[in-house]
Amino acid sequence: MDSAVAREQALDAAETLFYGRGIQSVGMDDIRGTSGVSLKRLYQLFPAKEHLVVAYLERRDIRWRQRLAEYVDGDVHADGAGHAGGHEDPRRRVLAVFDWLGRWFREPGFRGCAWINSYGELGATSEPVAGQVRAHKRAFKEYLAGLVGDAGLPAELSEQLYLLAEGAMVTAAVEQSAEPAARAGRAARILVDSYGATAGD
Amino acid sequence: MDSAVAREQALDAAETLFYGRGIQSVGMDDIRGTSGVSLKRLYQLFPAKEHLVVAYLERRDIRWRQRLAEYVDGDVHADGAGHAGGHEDPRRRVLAVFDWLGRWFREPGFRGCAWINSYGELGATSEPVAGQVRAHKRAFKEYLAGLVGDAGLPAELSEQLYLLAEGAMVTAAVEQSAEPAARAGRAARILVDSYGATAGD
DNA sequence: TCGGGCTGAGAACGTGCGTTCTCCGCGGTG
DNA sequence: CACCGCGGAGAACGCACGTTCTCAGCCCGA
Repeated sequence: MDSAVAREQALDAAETLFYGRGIQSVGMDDIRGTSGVSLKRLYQLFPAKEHLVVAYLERRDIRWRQRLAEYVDGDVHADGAGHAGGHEDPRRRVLAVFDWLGRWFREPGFRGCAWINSYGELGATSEPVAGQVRAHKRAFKEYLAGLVGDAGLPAELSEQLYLLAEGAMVTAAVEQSAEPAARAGRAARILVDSYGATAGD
Repeated sequence: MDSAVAREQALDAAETLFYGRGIQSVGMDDIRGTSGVSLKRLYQLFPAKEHLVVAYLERRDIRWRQRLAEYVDGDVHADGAGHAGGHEDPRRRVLAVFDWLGRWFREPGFRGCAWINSYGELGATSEPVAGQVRAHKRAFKEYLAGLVGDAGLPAELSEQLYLLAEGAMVTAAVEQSAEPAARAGRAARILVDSYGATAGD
């Protein structure tokens, strides 16, 4: 009954390989080799490669948003001076998103946003994958909107910050640099201050 | 001696098909069918599919930047009230980039940024393609930097506007909407005004 | 101990596709 | 008119890969 275990192992392999090399260049046999899960079992768990791709994106979405939220909530900290309670100032919480992007970009093996990459690769040919990408982006955007709303700032700002974040992800991938996160953060601060001056909380 | 013609026809087909359906899902035979150029000739002109992909990105890069520059220079106008001379105020020229993005997003068949899509698809497996993407993005960024510099505004602003533009492209693709261009333009205006107030020309 | 169903290993199958080869007609030179 | 080389059409080749099948081993109940 370790089919739950096999599933996780398959998804671990899928995540490593799909994210690292792209989806189309990874064969089901590679998944089997990396995961140790036999082809037969793989096809029991995921009736087609596309299902595995969708499941990979789904699981990554949950974890990605969780890690972001944990950082914003201040549960995780390692930036020099440790401050105890985490981010409580609602505007600081908004800007913390960009700090977290910088951490993400610096992780070894960072190769851009898995959803943007998948969309470029399969958005035109696989509706389920395109749907998964849209769902993830919508969720991220709504999370941002929540943070911005909590700070008493308008929805328009949250949309603009979203664009900055997306631009930073793409650029960090193409330039293979974490710098775009900091630049986006500085731009975000200007926008927040600008909106905050007219409609502060 | 119409091998120049054959080359253009091949590139026309490549652009239509690669951009519309993604690169990997288009076969050389599709290129042949659409272009009317025989396989033999195709392989004379482009010794491998990868060469065709690179040539497609190269030609599109030139045209894309040309169309952008033409719009910014004010040679092309159709937005309600026609004004004669084009964009001469250097700050207006900067913001015109975002107007142009909106026009681009609204073109029939728009499917996002060809380079970002290609990067997601082949960035991990094809160094020539990845290089082409980096070259295009660098050129766009430098163009923006020129506009910003001409307006007497700092380089940091240009980097931030670049991130907004990239975010708008990705988001317009995923959401299949032209709205991100306008949003990015409004954010850009705030940033320009912000930098312009402290270091205006 | 016997038998049946599940599992893993891996062969096999079918297809798609990048690339090359074959064949045939045609246009220009002695 | 004979010859030669080039171009087009498309068959052929080789390989990769998604998916399925075969077969042998093993765990379980009677």
